[in-house]
Amino acid sequence: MEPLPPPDPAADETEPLRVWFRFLRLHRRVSAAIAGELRTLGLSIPQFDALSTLSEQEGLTQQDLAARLYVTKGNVSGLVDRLVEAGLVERRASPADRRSHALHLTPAGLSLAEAGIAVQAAYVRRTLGRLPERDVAELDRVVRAWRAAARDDEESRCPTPS
Amino acid sequence: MEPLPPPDPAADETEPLRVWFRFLRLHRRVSAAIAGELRTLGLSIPQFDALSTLSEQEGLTQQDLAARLYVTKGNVSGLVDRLVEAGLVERRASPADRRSHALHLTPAGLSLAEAGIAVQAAYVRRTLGRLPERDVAELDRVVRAWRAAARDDEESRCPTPS
DNA sequence: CCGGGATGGTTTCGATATAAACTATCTCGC
DNA sequence: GCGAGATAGTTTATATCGAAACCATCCCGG
Repeated sequence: MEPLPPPDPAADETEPLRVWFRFLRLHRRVSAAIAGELRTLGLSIPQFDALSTLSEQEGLTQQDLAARLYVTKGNVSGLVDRLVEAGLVERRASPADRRSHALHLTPAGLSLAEAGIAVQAAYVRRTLGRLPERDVAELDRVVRAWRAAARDDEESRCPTPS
Repeated sequence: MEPLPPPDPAADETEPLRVWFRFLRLHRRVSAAIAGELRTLGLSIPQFDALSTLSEQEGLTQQDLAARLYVTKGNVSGLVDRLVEAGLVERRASPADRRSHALHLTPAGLSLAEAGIAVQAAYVRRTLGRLPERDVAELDRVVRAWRAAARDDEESRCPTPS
């Protein structure tokens, strides 16, 4: 049907857009695998992310948590509701500011967080960790470089040069 | 509380789990940037993914589309409803099987798909494409290797050797 | 002190997602 | 043919997400 300008037999397999597609598929695969393991603990990915963040730093406000999870405060509101309902998290009154809640893990929440961190780390170690150490370092290096390029792009678009 | 065997001052910055966290943050950043550009076209990421998939291969059934988007058929049901509502997609009766629908883009759907593909490709080219070609090739290589390791891991767990 | 703006949370609406139950249709073996 | 099981879509319930409107409280300048 289409002219298909150049026959382009093997195409440029490392054309950036194709690399992005592979990156996306890998993300889906790894996320799905980790989600499957967390599900055996009765946790979803967002719930685990919240617990794991709180296990590193307790007493966060919901805004703090929203910032660390890269989601809106409205979303955190419901997420925390369900974690409180499940007996994994407590909302404590904040002495300094009556508007905010200090979030704390219950003992059950802490042990679930630790179990989740362990299965996540185990999965990454037995897949990514199987590769030569040099490859892991290369991945890390290029991911950082891409991130820097993405940040530059954002800055060159929003006029926040101060 | 914990013994913390080695003091581990600077830690191993390329420890696989940390690399996975950076990978995740990069994914969020790039996805958010592309989502922002697609939003100016009035498209969400899932809607764009559906249009772009149909632009490569029209006449797919909803199951086909669900498989390509890595989502459930129940999800595609509502997604297609909204795209039909917006006049971007048509459900045509399938002659061979009265249960299934053949999905086709309308002219408006095709031109939106092409516009979306263009903004996505442009973003990737001006971020990832800024890096040395060798880095892009390295990223591609390691992503493929990780994917292969993830697949091996899945197979070593579900008994589908046959 | 007091009033206006900023900030922390909640709620609502709509989109996206899974799982599971359900309907309609197809297919295959007998 | 006919019935059992598979398959295509829909629907429902629940969780997750952003955006926006909203309330309570805080903070700061005058």
